[in-house]
Amino acid sequence: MPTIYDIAKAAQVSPKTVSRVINNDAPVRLETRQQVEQAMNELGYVPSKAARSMRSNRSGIVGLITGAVSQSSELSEPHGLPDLFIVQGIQRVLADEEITLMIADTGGLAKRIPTLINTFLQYRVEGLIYVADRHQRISLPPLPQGQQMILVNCFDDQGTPAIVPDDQKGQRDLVLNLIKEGHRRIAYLCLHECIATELRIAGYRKALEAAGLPFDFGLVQCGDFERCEEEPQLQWQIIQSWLALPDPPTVICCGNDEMAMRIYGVLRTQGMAVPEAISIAGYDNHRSIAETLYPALTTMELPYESMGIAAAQRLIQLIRNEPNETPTLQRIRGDVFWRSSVIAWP
Amino acid sequence: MPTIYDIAKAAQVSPKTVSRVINNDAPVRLETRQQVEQAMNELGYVPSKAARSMRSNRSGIVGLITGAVSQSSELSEPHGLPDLFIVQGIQRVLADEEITLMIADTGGLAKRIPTLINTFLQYRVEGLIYVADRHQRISLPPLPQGQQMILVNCFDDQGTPAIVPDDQKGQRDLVLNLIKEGHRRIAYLCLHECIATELRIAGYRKALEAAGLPFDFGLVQCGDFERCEEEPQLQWQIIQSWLALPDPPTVICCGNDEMAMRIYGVLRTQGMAVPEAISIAGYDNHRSIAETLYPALTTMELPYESMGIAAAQRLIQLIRNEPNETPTLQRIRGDVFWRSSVIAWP
DNA sequence: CCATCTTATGACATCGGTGTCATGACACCG
DNA sequence: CGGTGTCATGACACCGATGTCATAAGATGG
Repeated sequence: MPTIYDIAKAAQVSPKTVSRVINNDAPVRLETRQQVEQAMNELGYVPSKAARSMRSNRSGIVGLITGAVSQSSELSEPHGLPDLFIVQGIQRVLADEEITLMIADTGGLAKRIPTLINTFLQYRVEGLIYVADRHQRISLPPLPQGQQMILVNCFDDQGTPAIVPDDQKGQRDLVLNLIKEGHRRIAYLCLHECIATELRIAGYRKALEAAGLPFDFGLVQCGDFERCEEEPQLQWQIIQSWLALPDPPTVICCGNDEMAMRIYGVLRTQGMAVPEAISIAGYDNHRSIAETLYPALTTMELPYESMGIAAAQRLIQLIRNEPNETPTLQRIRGDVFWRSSVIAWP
Repeated sequence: MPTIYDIAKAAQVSPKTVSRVINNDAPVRLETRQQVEQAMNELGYVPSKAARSMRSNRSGIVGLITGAVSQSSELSEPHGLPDLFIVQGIQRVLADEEITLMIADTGGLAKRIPTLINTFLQYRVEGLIYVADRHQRISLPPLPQGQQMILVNCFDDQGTPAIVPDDQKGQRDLVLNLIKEGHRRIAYLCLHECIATELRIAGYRKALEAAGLPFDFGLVQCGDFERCEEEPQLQWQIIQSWLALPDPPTVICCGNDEMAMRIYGVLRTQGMAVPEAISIAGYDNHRSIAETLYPALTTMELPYESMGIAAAQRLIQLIRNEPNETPTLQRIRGDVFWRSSVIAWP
C-alpha cells in the first residue's frame, strides 16, 4: 500500500504538499494539485487512519456496545422489538458525519462489557454508546476522565446522558385514542413486572383519569406466563373472567405486540373474532407482527429508530463540545399506528 | 490518556521496557515488571491500537459489509431469515481470535459499497467480509492486490472465496424426511424465481428421484404473490386445485417459513386444520415464526450461523496464510427441525 | 582468570501521516 | 524602489508504539 512519500516522489513534491492536497487545508497550485492527484490515482493511494488519528488525536470512531446481535437469537427472551432498530438509527446519523461505528456484542454476558470497553479505548473512540435490550436501570464500570458516553434504552444513577422511550406518554396516547373511538371499558393485559410495565400502566391510568373514566383494578392483569405450555389456557381464563363481568371490556390492550399475537391465537381457538367480538391493541409496533397479523394490529410505536437518531445526535454534540440543554434523561415519544384490530365503539 | 513514556517515567525505566512488559516478549526482571505494572494501574494505561498497528502493520480489524441492519426494517422485503445470524457467527469466531469486527451497513444501497470498502481500507483491515441478504450472484469493485475477502450468502465469478447455504441438499433432506414418514404426494409452494428457489426445487426433485417417486409438475406452484391484498385468495386457489386432484398431496412444502405462516392463516380461514387435514413444512427455521406458530413448524434450517462461523474461520486461514483445500464455493448444510406441523402418513 | 554466553535493559530509528515554522517568489502600495 | 503581505512549498519534529542493535552485569566454563 503506497504512502504519501511514494506519492510525493511520483509527483515530485514534498510529502507535506501531498498532505495539503488530501486535506485541502492550505492553498496548492492547480498544476501541483493535479500532479499529486494523478499520482494518487495511479498508485491507488488510501490514507492510513492509524497514522492520521495518531497525529491528530481524533480517531473518528464511535463504539457501540449491545446485546442485540446475540439476544435476537436467544430462545430465552425473544420478547419485544429487536433493538437493532436503535443501532440502525445511530448508524445513519454517524455515517452522515463521517464517523465510523464499531459495534461490539456482549453475547448476552454482562461480564464481557469491561473487556469490550477496553478494546474501544484502545482504538481511542471519541464516544461510547451502550444500548440495552429493554428499558432498564443499569450500572456500568467507570470510564476514564473525559470519555463521552450515551446510554440508550436504559439509564444509570451516575447522571450519564440517557435516551429512553416515553412508555408512560405512549400508553396514555394509545388509550386516549381508544377512548376517542368510544371505548369506555378498556382491559390491560400487561407484561411481567418491569420498568416499561410500570410506566405503561401509569400511562393507562393517566389516560382514564384525563377522560374522567374510573380505574378498575380488575381490568389490569398480568398476561405474561413466560411462554409456558399452559399460557393460552391461563390467558383465556383471564379473558373469560373479564367477559363474565356485568360490564365487560370492549378492547384489550396488550403489553406488547407479541402478546397481542398470542391473544389473537387464543381468541381464534375460542371462536372469537377480532375486532368484531373484541378489539385488540398492542405496543411496540413490531412491524413483522403488527403488519402481518390478520387483522393488522393497532399499536403504539416503540420509537427505537428515533431513539437511535437522538442518541447519535446527542453524542456528536458532546464530542464537539456543543452546549445543549437537554435533560440527562431524554424521553422519546412514538406514534400511534392505527390499524384494523380496533373498531370504534358506538 | 497516558502513554508508555508516562509509564516509563513513573516506573523509572525506559519506554522499551514498558513495551516488553506489555507484550511479554522478552525477559524482564520481576521487580521491574511489578514497578511497571503498578505504574500502569495507577495511571490507567490503555495501549493505543493506532500506534501499535502502525508499527506492526497489523490492524487486528476485519471489516464486514452488509445490508442486514437496514434491510430488516425495510417494509418492501421482510422475507426470509435476518442475515444477522451470519454476523453473529462471524463475531463469535473473531472475538475468540482477538480480532475486532467493524460493521458497515449499505442501508440497502449498493452504490455505497465502494465508499464503505474505502473506509475499511483506510483502517487497513486485514480482511473483508461481504454478507448478502439472500443467496445471489454479485459483483463487487476490484480490491487492492493482496486484500483478502470472503463472500457470504453470495458468490461472484472472479473466484472470490464464498460461503453459501446448500439449498439443494437442504430441500432434498427435508423431502426425504417427509417421504420417510410415509408421504408420497408432496406439493411444493415455492417462492418467486431466484437462486434459492431453483436449487430447492432441484433438491425436491432429487429427493423424489431417490425415493423412486414420480415428479408431478402440477404439484409445484409459485405461491409468492408479493404480499398483495389478494395473496390469500390466490394461494387458496392453488391449494384447492391440489385438493381437487384424484390423488391430492398430503403435505405442502413452502418456500420459506414466512410463506408457511401465511398458508396457516389461509387454511385456518378455510377451516382446515394443520396437520390433521394437511401437513405443512417450511424452510429457513426462522425461529420466531417456526417456534411461535401453532402447531410448531417442521422446517429445514438455513444455517446462517454456521455460515458465519465458516466464513470467519476461512478468512482467518487466508489472513494467516494457512494452506487450505476448501473449494472456492463452500456449501453449508443445515439440519431438519422436526416439529408438529407434519404427521406421519400411514 | 579471561573468554563466552545469557539476562536485563536502554538508545535510536521507524511506521505514515500532520502541525509548526521557515523560505523564496511575487504582487501591492506608498 | 524598498517594505509588507500573500501564496506556494519544503524541512523538520512529533504522535505512541515496536524492531534492531548495543551494552552492562552476572553466570559459565575451560
